[in-house]
Amino acid sequence: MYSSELIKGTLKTIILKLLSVNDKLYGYEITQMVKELTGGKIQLTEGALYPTLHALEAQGILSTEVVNVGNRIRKYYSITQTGKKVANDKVDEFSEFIGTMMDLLDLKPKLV
Amino acid sequence: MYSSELIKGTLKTIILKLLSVNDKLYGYEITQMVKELTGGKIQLTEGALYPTLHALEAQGILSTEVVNVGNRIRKYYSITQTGKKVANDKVDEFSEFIGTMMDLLDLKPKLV
DNA sequence: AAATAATACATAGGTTTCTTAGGTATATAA
DNA sequence: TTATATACCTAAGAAACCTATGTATTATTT
Repeated sequence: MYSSELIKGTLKTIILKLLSVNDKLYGYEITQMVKELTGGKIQLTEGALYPTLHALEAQGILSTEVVNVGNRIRKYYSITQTGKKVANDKVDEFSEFIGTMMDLLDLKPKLV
Repeated sequence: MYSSELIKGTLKTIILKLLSVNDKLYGYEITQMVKELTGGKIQLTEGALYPTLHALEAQGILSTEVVNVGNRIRKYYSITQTGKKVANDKVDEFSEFIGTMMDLLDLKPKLV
């Protein structure tokens, strides 16, 4: 787990990226996906996630669809056309930011 | 300029790294150095910098030396022995974090 | 000479973003 | 039947930062 300090400011970018490559996802699913994809190194808290999802929906970046699964509801989020641009911009900006920070901190690119 | 959202959480890391490779720096000098090294893409605000420097000093991570330059004071910060460990840890953590985020966002390492 | 910009420090108040903690409810495993 | 997992949500507070402001000296421009 990374110190929460670092993760700050990346939540929206993560959500938007995941919804760019997945047709639709519901909140809980996003937390599990991030946990799995990062080997537990990033764990989103629901207290941060849900308000952010609501805000993104209010901004027209995400749209929702409520589905009944048995007796339980599940709220699927999808990215809108507007949202796709925002997602690309966010990811691009973060990518550039990483480059700048690597220069500044004198970090070498990790060879895969 | 990057959105301030992104820069959040990296301020301490930047300060500590710069003071790891420079014997001593004063606050204003740090802002100028970061501005220059990043081509203006990262600009530290004084309202964020000074309180952070004070906090790092209070934690024994930095030590200070006040110098008179003409009629003006200049407060030099140096990294302590303890601080060097903290600096390494911070940079290492950030480096790992970058790796995780690049995987998650499906970013390719930039070829230099 | 006067006005502006740059240097150099600092803090107070507000905003954003996240954490902690709690709440509701169903389904499954021990 | 008790705990864990699934699945949603919010309120209160903390943390980190920005904006604005203040003080003061030095350099540059007009």
